Order: sequence, then structure tokens, then C-alpha cells
Amino acid sequence: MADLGGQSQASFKSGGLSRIQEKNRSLILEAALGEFSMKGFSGATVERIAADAGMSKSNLLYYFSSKEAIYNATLAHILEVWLAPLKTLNPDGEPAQELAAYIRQKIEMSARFPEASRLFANEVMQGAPQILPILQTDLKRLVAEKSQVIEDWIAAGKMRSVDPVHLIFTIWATTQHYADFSVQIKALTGKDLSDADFQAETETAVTTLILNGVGLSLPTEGGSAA
Amino acid sequence: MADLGGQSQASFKSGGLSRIQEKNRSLILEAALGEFSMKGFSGATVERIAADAGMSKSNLLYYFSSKEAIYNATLAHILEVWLAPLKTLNPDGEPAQELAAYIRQKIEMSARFPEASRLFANEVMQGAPQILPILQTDLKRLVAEKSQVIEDWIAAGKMRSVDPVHLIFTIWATTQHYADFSVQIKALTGKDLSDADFQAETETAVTTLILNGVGLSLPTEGGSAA
DNA sequence: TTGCATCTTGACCATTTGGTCAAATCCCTC
DNA sequence: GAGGGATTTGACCAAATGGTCAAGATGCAA
Repeated sequence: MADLGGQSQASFKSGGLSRIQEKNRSLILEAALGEFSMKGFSGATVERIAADAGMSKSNLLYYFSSKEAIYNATLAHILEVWLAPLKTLNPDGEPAQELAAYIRQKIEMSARFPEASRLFANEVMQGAPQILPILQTDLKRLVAEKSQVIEDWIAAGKMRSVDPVHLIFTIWATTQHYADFSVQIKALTGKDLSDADFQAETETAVTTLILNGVGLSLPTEGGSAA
Repeated sequence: MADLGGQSQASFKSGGLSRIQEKNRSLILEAALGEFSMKGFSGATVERIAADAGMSKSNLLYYFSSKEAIYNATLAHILEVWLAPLKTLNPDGEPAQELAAYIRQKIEMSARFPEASRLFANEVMQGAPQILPILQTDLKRLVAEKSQVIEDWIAAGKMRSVDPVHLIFTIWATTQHYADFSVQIKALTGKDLSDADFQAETETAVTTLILNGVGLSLPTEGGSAA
């Protein structure tokens, strides 16, 4: 995968990081995710991230050479896991099952890692200054590949003819919306994805709408009868 | 509507603003929208906004008492127009027509005012520090009202049973996604909503998917035959 | 034209903030 | 337990930035 920089400052033994480095880098990345996702790149301060990570600013800068380096590391850290679900779309599976599983995974991600979603959204909205190359190469390749899968399903008469790219965008948009706009959603409904019932309800609503939208439906799970 | 502050500094005659005030305020708000939507509240600088508006920082601060005041004014300025389309959902119309018209308007907004969309998204993602009260009152009321309209359509057997709130969220999510993530969309497809063809294609794809999703379809426009 | 309010600006200030550095402390190996 | 590298920190610095202020320029009514 096209890289973002990664390893930056502190020396390390041939194999990997020392015990202390391992722990501190992890603490920093966690704190950084919280700050960057909440305040954006400019709004977050190194001092605050350091405090959240339980160390001095100087020490943080011993592990990451600059604010931008922390930001890039954070982004790289979440990017892989964030795009992972799409990779699981299986060409040999049934469209309804596969799409439903994908949507479920994406909603699960929004529920468990809303900060990651917001960080990603923030980065892209600012013009993707750090990850544009990745979008243009790795992500583009992945989307093209999975679009072909959907095209094949359509060609095989397994689902209604839709533009695969717009379908993917729609799934991204809807699922990530529940993380990125959770404050608005909470203001309007009184709940958000941190509520298990609301998550289930959202999953049903979104899945049903999109599957119906492409002319599919999920077998009712209750009965074993066809 | 719950207010955000509005009028702040410069004196004004009984009726309204002077010619010069009118012009400068407008220039400032336009410049501010550009900066805030691109860099976020913290990332934007007063100096830069002033430069974009063609005046000195001092002069800008003559019209707006603080950076936050500019931000609030910008937000207030776009909020009304941003939420307007939902208000046009007509209880007496046909669901398919009404929803399609709403989606078309939202995509049109995303195409024409992507900065407004991003500014709004930014504000909400940061926890809606300025507009939370508005979301909790005005927007909540509006959503409740239009949800009832959809409920009524469902009760009348005019469309499939879906949760109206999730339907509204889905429409917001998909349509705004094309503005907020336009950089990503351009990286993946080579186009964005600034391309008229792509806008038309998007409108068709999204409308078709959502209408089908709720068990509706639009009469084919070409022929007069049923 | 004159007088006054409006408008505009450069100089300036206090604070915040990213980043440096040398000194101190900790941890591990031999 | 001594030596040396790894880790940690406070003091410090320079740049950026939001905001103030007094003085000057401009527009307008009488």
C-alpha cells in the first residue's frame, strides 16, 4: 500500500520497538485520534494530545518528530482498518448476503470507531492533503475491483442494474453519516449508534432500503421455511 | 427561528445597513465561507479572510467583533437556505414526485453550494458547538413534521413501510456526501458535481435507488403513455 | 466648502503554539 | 553496580494569530 511515512524518530532495535516505545506510541496514537477527530488538524494541540497520553509535550515530540507526523501516523493507523470491510465483498457469494454483510460491517465500524470516521471525513473534506495519493491509487483500484464484482452480479441477472460506484458511495455515505453526524442524530432522535437498539434499528433500516433499492431482499431469518 | 447573534458591531441607521456596510459584510461572509469550509474554524485565519474579502484585518474586525462572530454569522447565513428544501415536501403531493423533487433539490444544493455543505458538516462533526440549540428545536420540529407526512403516506398505502427518520437521514447522507467528499469522488471517478453530466447521473442513481428502496418509482418521462 | 460620522489602516500587544535543547533520570546489559 | 544508551522533562524560542487603538482617509449632508 502507498505509505504515509510511518516510523519517524526514536531509534529502534533491528526487529521492532522497545516495550516502552510500543506502549507510548500506542498511547499517543489513541490520544491523537481523540483530539484530531474532535478538533481537526489545526484545532488539535500537541500539548493537549500529550496530556491525554499522560506525558509531556517534549516527550511526545521524542516519539513523533512533528504534529504532522502524529497526524499522518494516526491516519495511516486507521486507514487500513477503515477500508477493510469492502475487501470482504465476495464475488462468489449472493449479492443480497454480501451487500448486507458489507453494510452491517460498515455500521459496526461507525458504532465502534466513530472518531476514526470523523478523522477520515475531516481529512477528505479539507482536500485530503495527506491521503490523496492513496485515494488515487489503492482505493481507486479497490473500488474498481469491487465495482466489477457488482457489474458481474448485474450481468448474471442477480440484481437490478445500478451504477456500482454510486451504490458504493451510497453505502459509504449512509453508514458513515451515523458516525460523523452523531451529534445531529442524537439531537433529533435522542439516540445514536452507542445505543445497541438504535444500532440494530439503523442496520435494518439502511440494509432494507439499499437492498430494496437494488432489487434484492434478505431471506427472513426467523423461519427455516422458504 | 432560534438565533445565532446576527448584528454585532458597526452602527446602522434605523432601517438597515449603509451601502458600504452592505457590500463589505457580504464580501466578508463570502470570504469566510470559503475559508471556514476549507480549513475549519481553527484552521481559518482572520487575516486570510480579510485578504480574500479585499480589506485589512482591522477593517474586518470593524464589521464583526471577533472571529467567532464571523463564524456564527456565516453559519446563520447558510443555515436557512440549507434546510429550506425539506420544507417543500408537500403532504398533498405524490410520494414519488415529492421525494424525487426533494432529492433533486438536495443534490442541486450540493452542486451549487458545496462549501456550505462542508461548513455545516464541519460544525456538526465538531459537536455543533454553535448550532446545537437550533438542531434541538427548529430542525427537530421540522423533521418531526415531515416524518409525519411520510408516516401518513405509508398509512395511506402509498409507499412501503420505512422509518421516516432513517429515510430522511439517508437522503441527507447520500446527497451531502457528494459535496463533502467531492475530493474523494473526484479521485475515484475523475469527476464531481461541478460536471453537469455527473450531476445528472448522480441524481438518477440516487433517486432511483432511494425510490426503489421505499417501493416507489417515477413515471418514465419520455412518453405520455402510461 | 465645511464639519462630522463613517470607514480604513498600520502599529502594536498578549497569548498560543509548534518545536529545540541541554540536563536529568530511568532502564538494561555486562 | 557501573556504564551507556534510552527516556523524560522544564526552560526557552520564534512564528502565528486574535484582537486593540489611535490616527488618518473618505463619504456625505447642509
